[in-house]
Amino acid sequence: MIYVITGPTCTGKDAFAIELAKRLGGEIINADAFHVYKGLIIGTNKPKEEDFQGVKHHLFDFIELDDNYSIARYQKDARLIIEDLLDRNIPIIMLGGSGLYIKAALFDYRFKEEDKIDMAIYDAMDNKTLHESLKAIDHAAANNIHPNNRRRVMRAIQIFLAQGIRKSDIPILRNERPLYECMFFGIEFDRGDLYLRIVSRVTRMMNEGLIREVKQLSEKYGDNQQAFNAIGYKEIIEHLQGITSKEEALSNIISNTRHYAKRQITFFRHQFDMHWVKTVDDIIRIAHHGKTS
RNA sequence: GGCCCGGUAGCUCAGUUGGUAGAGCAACGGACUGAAAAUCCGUGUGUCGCCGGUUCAAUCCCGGCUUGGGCCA
Repeated sequence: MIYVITGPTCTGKDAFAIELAKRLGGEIINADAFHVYKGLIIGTNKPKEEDFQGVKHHLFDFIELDDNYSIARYQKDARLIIEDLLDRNIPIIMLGGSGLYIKAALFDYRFKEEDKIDMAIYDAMDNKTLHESLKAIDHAAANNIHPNNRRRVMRAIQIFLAQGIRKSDIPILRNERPLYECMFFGIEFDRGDLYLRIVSRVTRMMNEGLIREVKQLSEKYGDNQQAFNAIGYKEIIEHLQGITSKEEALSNIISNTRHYAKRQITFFRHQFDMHWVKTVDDIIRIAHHGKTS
């Protein structure tokens, strides 16, 4: 059985997952796209080893900061661990707010090996021309992707060039059940309360030395790492480059976190059969009920 | 006490030479298959401060009141 502990940022998922793991004798698989990276600590609110209380964490703090992790790699890594833990009958707690990572690991998402290709000519195109180019090779995909969504348009073209298939031909299995037996839990919060928690968390991060952490990392790795897409890092880098003041950086982090939480809520609402709970007892009760009914 | 400027969306403000109004931010809703803490899309009825007057018609013009700011006493 896989217990997925997810939901928006700043709701206290980590502590819930550790308590649940202890009570079930389970192990945790990280499903947070930025907790995989080494070195991102304060800004990602990464739980500390001493808080684990002996609970084993997988896929956590193991990728070099200048490496580029992806959902395809995560799927592969996560499934290996899932299979192993299932074989050994160990309850699995999948913990994290990265909805697409969870989706890719637990559902029938398909990724093929692909070659690196040079997208330079497409990079140079404006949004409209780029979208026209996609339309020429994959009409259906173009219809589904808004021309302004440059990243997705580009990716659809890349799929065609690197895999020789159209993006729209990849089987998308909607409303399909997960590949494993699993249940999805999130911690229930009033949205206003959540927004207040975000303000105090970000303020705390600043007091704990977020600027110092980002400064050290950017000096060591440069400013252009994929890992620095994380909220809390990109805004501080802007500040260190002199683009924004410290106060602006702080308020940018707060509003970006808020927007992110909102997007997560939308994603979970539609993608997973969520159970919103207030305590770990709720999880155990619901899971038990689900098994016996 | 006198003079001047303001009161329009949750916030900051546009605007209507009189025909009941719109930007940014915020908020809310949504999409999501190799960067996902990413990327993108959609949604604006608000006593236009209050009360009167003029007018076919007032958020706009006129008078009074109220309220905030500034200047002068």
